[in-house]
Amino acid sequence: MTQNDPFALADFMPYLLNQAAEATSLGFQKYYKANYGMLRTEWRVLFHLGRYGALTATAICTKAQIHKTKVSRAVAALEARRFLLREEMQSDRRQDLLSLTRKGQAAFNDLVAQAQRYNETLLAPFTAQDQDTLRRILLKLAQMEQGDARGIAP
Amino acid sequence: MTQNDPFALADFMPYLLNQAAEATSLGFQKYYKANYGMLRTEWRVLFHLGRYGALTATAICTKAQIHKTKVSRAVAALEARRFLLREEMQSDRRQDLLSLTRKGQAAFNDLVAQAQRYNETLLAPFTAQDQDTLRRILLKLAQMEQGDARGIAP
DNA sequence: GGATATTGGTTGCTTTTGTAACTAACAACC
DNA sequence: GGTTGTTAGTTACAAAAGCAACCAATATCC
Repeated sequence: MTQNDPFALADFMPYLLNQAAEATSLGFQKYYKANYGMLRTEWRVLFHLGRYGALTATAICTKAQIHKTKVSRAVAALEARRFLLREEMQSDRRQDLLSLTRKGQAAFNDLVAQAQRYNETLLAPFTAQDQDTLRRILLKLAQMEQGDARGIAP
Repeated sequence: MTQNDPFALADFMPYLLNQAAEATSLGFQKYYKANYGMLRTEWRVLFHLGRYGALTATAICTKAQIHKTKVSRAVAALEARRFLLREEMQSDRRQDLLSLTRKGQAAFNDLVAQAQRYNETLLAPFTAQDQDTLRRILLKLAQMEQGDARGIAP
């Protein structure tokens, strides 16, 4: 922000980041919503299972930084629609091991391919160096000390 | 993303942007929530009135890129708590001209000062050049063609 | 000037999220 | 081996967002 300009929302990072996040999320969101009836959390859970193999709900919470109630609901929804399978662990019967069904795998493959394509079009207007700068800064901002939110915000 | 790496969510801009947006929003959100009991939309509406003077609801929608139902509710909430005043326009009785009360002005002043301070601490870790790059890219991403969302998404 | 369309804004209903309390299984301690 | 504390995950309830229908004032068209 320039020194004597009045403060504009476009100078305020939380606002700018939100606007950019919303604008860029829309295109892809439409895709998984229209084609698989998924919500964002469901897509993320599916993604983690596809990318990292079978996981427990808690493992997804940690990896994906999503609160357990959101994961719980996303898992229930994905299970109901046969995208994933739940298997009680014999070592600890509180935990369920979650893994994708064939249908889930297929959805994952398609969605990841789509996500990659979409990502490329998003980044295409910028130089490789700009892209690196962007990624580096965003990662740092994302990992910021989260105030007094212990753990992950719901 | 490097050529042969499997696709990770950290490479996916919508995800990264959302994470950064959420992380950076938290700190400030706690402030206006704790001190003024405001929601994000309310803070944004207040901001626009403080920054640009009296406006109609539609003007706020346009400037702030917020859907009219959200603005309508935010205005009602801010009015109920005497942060703003509503005055029917004689030129077009459908429209109300909204302006901050003294209390609203005071809140605006405090919140803007706070926002500026907060913003500075967020950006402090990065060089001026990085900050410029970031702002430039975010603005461009935020103004992206919004798919088939005509107007502003609710 | 009366029918029709448009615009500004609100309201009702549904879906999604936030928050807290809760259950069940396991762990630790005595 | 029973009490106490944790942990995994679910559920119930409240707050908020999304969406569509709606009302009232104005503009348009004949």
